[in-house]
Amino acid sequence: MLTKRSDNFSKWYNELVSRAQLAENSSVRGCMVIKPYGFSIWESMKSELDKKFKATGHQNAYFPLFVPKSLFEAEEKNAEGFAKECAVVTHYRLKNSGKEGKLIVDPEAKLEEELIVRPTSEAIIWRTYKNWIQSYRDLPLLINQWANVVRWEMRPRLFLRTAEFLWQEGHTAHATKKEAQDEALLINDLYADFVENYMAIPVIKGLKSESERFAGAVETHCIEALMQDGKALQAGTSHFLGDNFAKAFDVKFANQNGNLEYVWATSWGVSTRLMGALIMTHGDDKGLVLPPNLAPIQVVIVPIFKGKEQLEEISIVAKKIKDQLESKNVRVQFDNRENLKPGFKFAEHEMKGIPIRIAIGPKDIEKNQLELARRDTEEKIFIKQNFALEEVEKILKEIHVNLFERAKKFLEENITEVNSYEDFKNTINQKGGFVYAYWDGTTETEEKIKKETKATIRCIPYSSSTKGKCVLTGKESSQKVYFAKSY
RNA sequence: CGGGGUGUAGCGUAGCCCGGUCAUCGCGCCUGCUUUGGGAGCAGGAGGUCGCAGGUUCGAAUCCUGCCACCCCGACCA
Repeated sequence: MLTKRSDNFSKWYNELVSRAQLAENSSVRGCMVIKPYGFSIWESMKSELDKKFKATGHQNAYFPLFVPKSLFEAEEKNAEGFAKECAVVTHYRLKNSGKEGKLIVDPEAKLEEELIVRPTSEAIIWRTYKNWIQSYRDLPLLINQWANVVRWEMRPRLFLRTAEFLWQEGHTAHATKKEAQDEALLINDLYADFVENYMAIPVIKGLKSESERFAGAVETHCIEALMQDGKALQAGTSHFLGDNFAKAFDVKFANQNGNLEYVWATSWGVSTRLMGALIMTHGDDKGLVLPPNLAPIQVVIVPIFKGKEQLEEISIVAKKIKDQLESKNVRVQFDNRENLKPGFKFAEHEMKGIPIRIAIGPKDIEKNQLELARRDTEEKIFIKQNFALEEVEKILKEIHVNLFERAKKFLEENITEVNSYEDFKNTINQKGGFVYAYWDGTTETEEKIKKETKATIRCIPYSSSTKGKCVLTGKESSQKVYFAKSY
């Protein structure tokens, strides 16, 4: 049993990650090992996202891990934003130190130019696009890559912030500003759709404030989710980069009139951080809770038996049900491990978040029934074996809806509208969650609020047309925005 | 980089103040038998340079010095 509420949330989180066999800290500073089960969940997310990217005309490609420093610094704001967290390759060889097989960096092998291990790939990609783009016929260029990146974070946290992480990054080039802006918006909507309908995590969509914006971007769209401890988590971002990178890397195209123009750019990404969102949104004291769409295993069948003969008898029924479910693309595992008691298996599958468990024992064989337990509500029902497929399909759908609605209710209950700074501070400190308040639009105000409350502007919603007074300064404001403490 | 803390078996730990059958216990692992409708029981077994390097001492997990690593709180973090 984990203890989410009474104990502290981060302890619960770490323990869940470890006990559900998702990942562990590695011996390499700030890095983690993603274990097979955790990785299978990530692969499930990947494949769904990949489908969506391809359905919207994007293609996958791969670019180098190393970015020469001169390229990296070409777009100044971007370089500045990442400068403090870069791993840098300075040498290309080791040599024997003369002491008992110890190696040292060979000072003779110093690189002429240092290589930055990519914290993001804009630079290397735009250097490449310079060669790929000549004519309007080459546009739009819609590329995505699945890769690892390295950001030398001070304090790592499993899935949420690790020195190395896995992600996808899209980088597109367009002939017009409007088209690029539409792309950034399209992708943000795609992310929201994925996170809500595949992961059952409700999000708030909108724009980042200037200070929270991606380094080098003109506009940053984002989706923000709310975790069960009341902190916000940035689940995905999509940037309109204007012509900043085109200018920095001199990427021009000939338009239909033969005139040269700079291209317009976007970039966007989601990472293994989504695993953290998944855990902290749906998890409970028994472990992970997986939304059915995403679950690598949707149904696990546990036989309850004494001796080989009984197991064999039950196996026949179990396999029949398994085949039946699999013929309708339900992902099923038959857990026929011997020497493990059913209770142990139940607990293990609950820890791993498998949506539906079917138990079949001798009594069920007699009555032609089975026991079906759902992970989200912990309800157990007995049904006739004939109805297994029908029930499973129905309940899988119900679980998704239930998880989403439950999380959405939590999100809504934890959005607090405030009109005074007193209420603002009290809400942030005591209740947590999002605080929805007027903001005068200045970075100074944002800074001051951050300093005093640790809350930042997570998101400026698209539709905030009403007028009011800034919660801090009292100045006229036409922007009502979401503040929260965040991961 | 500041402030605090911790390093003992795969994991979690006792012992340290007060040096001497102290290397403890739990989980896990291996073997065997019995178990199997909510995390099994019994019996036996394997596994440790007590973070590293010095020093004090007849004797160091324990005291001293230096180093290293990790954790927490800050700072940092699209």
